[in-house]
Amino acid sequence: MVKIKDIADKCGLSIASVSKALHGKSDLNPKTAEYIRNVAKEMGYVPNASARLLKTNRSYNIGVLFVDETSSGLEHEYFASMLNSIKDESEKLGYDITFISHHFGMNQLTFYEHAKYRNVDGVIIASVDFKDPEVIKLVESEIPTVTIDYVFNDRSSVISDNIQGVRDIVDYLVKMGHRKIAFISGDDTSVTQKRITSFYRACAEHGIEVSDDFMKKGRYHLPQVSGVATRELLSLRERPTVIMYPDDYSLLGGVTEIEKQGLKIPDDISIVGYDGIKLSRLIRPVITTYVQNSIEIGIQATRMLVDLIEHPKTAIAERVSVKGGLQIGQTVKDLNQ
Amino acid sequence: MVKIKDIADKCGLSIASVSKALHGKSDLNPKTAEYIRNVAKEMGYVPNASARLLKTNRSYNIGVLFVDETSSGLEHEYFASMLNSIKDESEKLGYDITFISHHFGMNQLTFYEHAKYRNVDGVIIASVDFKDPEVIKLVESEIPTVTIDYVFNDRSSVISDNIQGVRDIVDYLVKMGHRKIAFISGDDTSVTQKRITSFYRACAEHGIEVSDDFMKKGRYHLPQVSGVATRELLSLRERPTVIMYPDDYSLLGGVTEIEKQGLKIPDDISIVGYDGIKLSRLIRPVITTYVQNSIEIGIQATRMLVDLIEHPKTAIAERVSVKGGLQIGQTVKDLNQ
DNA sequence: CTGAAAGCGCTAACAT
DNA sequence: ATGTTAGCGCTTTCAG
Repeated sequence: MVKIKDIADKCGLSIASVSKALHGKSDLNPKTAEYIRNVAKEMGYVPNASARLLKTNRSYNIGVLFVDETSSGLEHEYFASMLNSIKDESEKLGYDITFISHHFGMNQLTFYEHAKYRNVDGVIIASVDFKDPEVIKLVESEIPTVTIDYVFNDRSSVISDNIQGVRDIVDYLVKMGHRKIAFISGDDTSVTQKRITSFYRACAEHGIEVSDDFMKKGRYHLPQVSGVATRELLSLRERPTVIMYPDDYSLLGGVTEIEKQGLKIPDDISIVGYDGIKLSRLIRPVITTYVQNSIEIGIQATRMLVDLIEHPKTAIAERVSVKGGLQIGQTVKDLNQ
Repeated sequence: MVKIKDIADKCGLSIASVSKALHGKSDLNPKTAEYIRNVAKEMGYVPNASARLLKTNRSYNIGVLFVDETSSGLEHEYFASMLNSIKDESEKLGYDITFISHHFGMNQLTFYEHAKYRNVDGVIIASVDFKDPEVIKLVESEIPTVTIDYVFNDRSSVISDNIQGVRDIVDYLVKMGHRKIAFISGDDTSVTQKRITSFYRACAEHGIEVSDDFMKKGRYHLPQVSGVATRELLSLRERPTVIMYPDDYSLLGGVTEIEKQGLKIPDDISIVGYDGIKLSRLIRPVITTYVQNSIEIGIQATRMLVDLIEHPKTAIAERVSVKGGLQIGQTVKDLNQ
């Protein structure tokens, strides 16, 4: 492994000069600097991030907290795509990413400890139980953080606009003549609460009163659970004309159940998803759903974090809301006709 | 940040003793050691991976090379799931993972340079262009590597058994009475070549001679491309009775085309996928496909790499082949009836 | 059983 | 314009 000393020896200069040349410092003869840089390149010099970190306290490493609760973490397209964009944007900005976990190597570290252990410059927190004391400790620590889809006081966050998303869906459904709208919610998180609240509010604005029978507790990404909820909804004396699902994936469980009962989508019952996964456009019928802009969310979160890291003085806690868009597919019947 | 020195001061001992206690070295009074460890815990001590690395040359960090060629890297379930298992297994073994990339921060590093920069102990290489000189340089370097789905001479590798996979599919199709089998291949990689070879061989064994018209070049994960190939196949004077697709996802492009032509699956035409993504089981009809064991592949690769890292003397280049299994869905018609 | 000291590769303040 | 030097936090050899 070639190090600064090697270059210095070869050039007959001091390591200080080499370091300066490598960083383009101005107090060095441009010719010398140029020369040094050439030699360095020739020798295949690569700086040692860890050694530098020790001096500068900057790792150029971003921690990503991404807990795989339902063991579907990365298989949930919303998160996979978000992670991908976090990774891409980080790389562009000169950072690598490290997954923060409980790291079983050393006798179990907390998230905060793991972050310290790896000296990450900051952490992006997504898809975790935000009530977890460990998460709270991390957020309240000196380490800069940006949370996704959850807001901590005085901390930066990026949230997908669930309020607007649900409202857009309801508005669309009403426009299509639906007033008996059933809502299957996901796991009890703040995102879910926002969606539920937005649902009630949007319905109220349209003068629709929501029957409790139409509100079902479901789970994200679990088709079976949506299937059960669907069965219950279909067995009501007064059926809904449309069912809103927690996400596109779990919606498929509903589809299975609906078809099992010999019903046709959307003729007998309309359905709506959430997320806008790629597959929602590939399968037939194309799913009517709200497309979350997961890529933009990842980019925003990364930029905000890097800003926080690189300008600790001037950067302030920001809250960004990222809008998505309604995808009109073929799963909602127009009742006006 | 509490460091060893702080603990030493508090205990009135030397940093050497503290270090020893923390590592459970035997040449220290057990009581003293115990005491030190308690103080360390109390003070919330977390070791500094970078400082340690500088001394030991071990980062407990595994590089993952995962190039997002089709920009679908993580959205390709086969890879997402594999990455997930690499991550999980690494954590269990006490390693973190770092994505190896061109790291735009410093004036563009090569993969090898990035690996050195981050001092990774080893690299798992998956989903890249294995002909890329940069990849070859990395593989031929002193850094331990394990490749997935590609074999380098004298290097460890884990491969999904594509030979067997295709053979199993063909055997099944023949059993179902099919002899006019069309094959849409994926991007030109060694995996694809294996599958094609296996396809020809399996057909030959069943006395089927494959018409060139039935062999189409397609792309992985691009439904549109499969759609086009499907159209061509359907327009043949002598149509195949079944079409094999590069993967489950791209198969959906075929489905779209087939339905557009007013044909029914599997009554008018049978189809088979590859991968066995979760969705293949959720949509109707359930896709007949070969389920790759991506989780096992990730686990094996990680274990092999760690073995290589921790036992450089005794570990030897190994080649592991991971079997999958046929998923019999509802997309292949039984022609025997 | 415990401690002193060297040094991993690098940066940066401070000479010269 | 260039060089000296003191650590960053840690491990580890060698003394005591």
